[in-house]
Amino acid sequence: MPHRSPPSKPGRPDAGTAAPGLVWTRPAAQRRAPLTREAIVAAAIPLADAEGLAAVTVRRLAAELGARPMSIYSYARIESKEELFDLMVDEVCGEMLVAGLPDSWPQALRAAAIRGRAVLLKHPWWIELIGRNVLLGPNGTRYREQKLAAIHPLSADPEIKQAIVLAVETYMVGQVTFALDEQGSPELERRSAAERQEARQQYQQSLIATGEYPHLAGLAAVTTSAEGRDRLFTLGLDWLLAGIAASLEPR
Amino acid sequence: MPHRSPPSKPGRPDAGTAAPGLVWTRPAAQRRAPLTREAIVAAAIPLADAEGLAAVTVRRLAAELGARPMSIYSYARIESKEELFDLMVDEVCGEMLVAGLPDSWPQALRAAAIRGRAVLLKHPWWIELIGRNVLLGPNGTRYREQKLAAIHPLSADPEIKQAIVLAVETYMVGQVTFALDEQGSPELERRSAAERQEARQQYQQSLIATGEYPHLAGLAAVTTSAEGRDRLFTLGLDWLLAGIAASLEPR
DNA sequence: ACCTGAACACCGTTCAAGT
DNA sequence: ACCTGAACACCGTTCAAGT
Repeated sequence: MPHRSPPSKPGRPDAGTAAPGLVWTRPAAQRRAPLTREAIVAAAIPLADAEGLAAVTVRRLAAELGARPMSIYSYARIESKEELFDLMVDEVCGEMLVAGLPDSWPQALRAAAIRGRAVLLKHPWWIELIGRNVLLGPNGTRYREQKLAAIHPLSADPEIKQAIVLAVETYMVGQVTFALDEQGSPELERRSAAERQEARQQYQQSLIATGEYPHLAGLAAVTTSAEGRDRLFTLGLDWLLAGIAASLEPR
Repeated sequence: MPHRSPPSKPGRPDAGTAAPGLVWTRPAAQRRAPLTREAIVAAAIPLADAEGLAAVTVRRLAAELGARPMSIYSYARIESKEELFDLMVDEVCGEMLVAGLPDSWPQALRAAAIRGRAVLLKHPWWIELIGRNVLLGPNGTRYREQKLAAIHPLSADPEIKQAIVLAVETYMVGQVTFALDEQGSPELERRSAAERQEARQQYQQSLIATGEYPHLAGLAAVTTSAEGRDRLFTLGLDWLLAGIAASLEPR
């Protein structure tokens, strides 16, 4: 009877890594960090940054942390994956906070918006999630509080103040939404980002060629470089801030 | 030997509906509409409206249309589900088009933004998708063209014109993003929308109670009724438009 | 050639069994 | 009580087989 190896049961492969060499050369299965909510969120964010939100899988995350899938739920104290997303969103909100805002309120709002945009461009999935039903966490609340503090000196109705903060936030988020849409996400499509960009460009040209979009045709020359997009962003932001300031001036 | 019914093979149940009564009472399995791309998109949109994007499943859609899953791919001529989403997004862009825009360019941009917002509030999933890498389709392009046409009389650099249209679009999309976030999506969570709203309210109160958010505390009284949100939207929109107009005026 | 059933390689989450 | 392996009920999509 030939020697047959027994059916290889998985048997705690610890993140699935095969163990080469002698036992002595291998350190005991020691988790790099104790599995905490912070560690889980901290692992999920770069994963989403690099491979898109779809890559953030309970199973994948567990493997990355040398744990079993269901441990994610236990240790992060989440009831569903959506709650993990809530945590990730708030973590990025924390990154958006600015240390020393200028005293001038328009300058302060401007700085906050520019900072927020820079952070969100690094975490494209944030925009995707904010479209869902994300609960406003402590950092998100802090971010809003910070802007309210900046316009506190203004003498205006609470409703007006709320409108000001909302308008600036809203403009920033909208700009990032469109910017990401143009730049494309790193979702590792079947087509690469470059190919997709190329296909899009070509399709736009074909639409313009129909003659149905005469005004768009005149714009086709306008570049959409990174600097160009930065400029478009601040142009609109300054219009908005100027409009706010003008409405507050006594006539 | 007892009479045993043969193992019930599925056998083309046509959308899975059991067939009651005699054959004569049942019309022959006649598809309500021939399976076309339009029919598929037209079925997907109300499904997403009512039950959220997650409910739009190839299998579910097929069942709804009395077809088999893979037929969706064949008949809609899509290579992936993401392409179906692209089609849905563009369909809604078509809904956003306004028939007769006012001659005054600020009025025209205002009307387009208000219309766009109203449409998007009815299709909450649009915001979720636009955060992804959606290709700009014919209707989306038409929507942009329409606004470019509205500001055509202005004498300004092409870049400025692009910035104007982008700023208004951006503001509108950002506002809808936040509005939906507050109103909550119909995703049929484990908690109902009302419960979620309640929990959120309570959590906000607890944050304010810490005393860490003094400026937010002053705002807590501001209602977030539908009319209130409409007002906040137009307030900011008019600031933006005023800022644009002011920057174009010769000094 | 076009269409499609069954199969594949995944998901998030439940739940009963472990400690 | 807390943790987790196996199982469940799904996914989107591949692919070979049908017509």
